[in-house]
Amino acid sequence: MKQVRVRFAPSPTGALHIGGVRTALYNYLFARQHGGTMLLRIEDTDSTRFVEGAEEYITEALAWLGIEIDEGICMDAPNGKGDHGPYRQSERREIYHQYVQQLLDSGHAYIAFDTPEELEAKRNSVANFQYDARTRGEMINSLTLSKEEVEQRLANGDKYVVRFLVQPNEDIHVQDLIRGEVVINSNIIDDKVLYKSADDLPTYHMANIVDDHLMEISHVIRGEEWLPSAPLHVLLYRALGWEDTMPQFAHLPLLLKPDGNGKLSKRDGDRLGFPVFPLEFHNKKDGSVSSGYRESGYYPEAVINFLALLGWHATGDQEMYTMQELIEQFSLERVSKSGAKFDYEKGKWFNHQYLQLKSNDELAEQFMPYLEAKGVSADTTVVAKVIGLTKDRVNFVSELWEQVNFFFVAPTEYDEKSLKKRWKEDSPKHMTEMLALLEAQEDWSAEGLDNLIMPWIAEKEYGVGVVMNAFRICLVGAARGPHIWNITDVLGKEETLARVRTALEKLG
RNA sequence: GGUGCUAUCGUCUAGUGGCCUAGGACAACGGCCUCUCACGCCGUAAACCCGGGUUCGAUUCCCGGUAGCACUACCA
Repeated sequence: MKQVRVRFAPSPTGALHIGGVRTALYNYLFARQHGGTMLLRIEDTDSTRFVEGAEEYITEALAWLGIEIDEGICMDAPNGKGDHGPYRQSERREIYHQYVQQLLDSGHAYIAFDTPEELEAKRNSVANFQYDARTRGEMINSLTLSKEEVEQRLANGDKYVVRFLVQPNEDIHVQDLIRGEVVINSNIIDDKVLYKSADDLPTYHMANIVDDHLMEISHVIRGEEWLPSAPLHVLLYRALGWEDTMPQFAHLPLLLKPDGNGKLSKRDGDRLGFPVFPLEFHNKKDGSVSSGYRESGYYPEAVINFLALLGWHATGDQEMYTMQELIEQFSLERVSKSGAKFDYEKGKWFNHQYLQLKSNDELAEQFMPYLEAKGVSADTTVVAKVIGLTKDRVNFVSELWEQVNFFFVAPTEYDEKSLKKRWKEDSPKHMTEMLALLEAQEDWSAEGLDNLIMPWIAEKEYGVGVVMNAFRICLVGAARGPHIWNITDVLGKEETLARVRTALEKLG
């Protein structure tokens, strides 16, 4: 196999969709596994859809996820690195001119003057209209016009496009690494626009083929939505005389909506309440704000793990994969052929798993801003301690506050349900007695308290559950939380006693 | 409409003709643990789209149907 060079080639038209992230990931895994090169090219041939900041967003998102770019546009080289540049298609005009001219000269392409309006009218009047071998003779182009007329229009500065001349009734074979051989008859392919004079830019198909060739791409790994145009691309490689070095294709299955059918879209995320983008994005063009995985509290390794398994799976039952393991085990042969519904719940589970792997100190550091936002100032060692007691019950750092708040703020009200179930008629009496016991207690360790309280409960035959749950309500405000002696430990004697007194006052 | 791709539990998937009484994970449900809520552990329910072939034997191979999806722009 020749030197592996793959590319991720997004358009800067907005935030990078999570499906695009997975495409980038699979490209990256494939490149790394084969000791190849991962390249990032910006496909900005549609000037009308350009969105400011989108390109920076893409490079930042990939960097956050740990998808490293070896060549082309990336965070540490915003204008591209490598010797196959420029890596932004809008900066490659001269290059495309040359190849468009080559196709014109060799008769593989022709000039067409039909305006968008005329074409629109044609489509409306003729059912299933397609610009191809059957219809191009009726259109306004260099095939139907005299040479002088074409020259004249060009000289006038008439807007035109260059169209690819597709030969009719030919079976085109495409070898796909995931799907095998796909055969399509050229009759269903229209004479695609390769270049538009209006903005002096090629269309996707032309730019894509020229760039992949010039950048010596060995494998084109992209979404399934490109499968129908793969035969056209084969034809283009052939027309350009590059068929012998044509890259191999692999068309990835699509990411589908969690419910219902169809491609996963930004709207689904808004509707179902989960991010569809890696990072939060503020679209300057339409003013919209899209939520991101990073801002939602996801760890990049969780997103990577989750995404990797959406469309690919190794032989065994392994669920947790580091990037390194993915690189070692990934293979295009094991990519699914069918689309994968996006299961957000599983994404949360992955984050839970990765959160458990973090040290308490690291989590404490991440949690400090949330504490500050609540107006709580606390020692990080204490924060780390309470996180150690509670982290197994959260999926995100942001959910920690709900679990640890009572460690820092005394309850001001008591949970209705907990009271009904756990605050008994005798509870005030129990708590009053217990308060006296605790006031006299010197040894505040978990063991010391346990040795004090348990025998007392046993002697009085109050019942461990009855007493301890009432005690818990005093300290926490509800029937939840870690082991009670862990709570008294963090609270300390004074605070514990104060909370019992307050509860006695309020609950009688 | 046309063309193509696809089809295993609700979801992600394992399975490449007999190891399948179809395995794992998420979600759901139940139990255990326990001073509570969680975690964890154990367990339950849950699938081979349909119809033909090929074969001694099909989830697995072939054909047809059906369904879903994608594409069908001077967008990518």
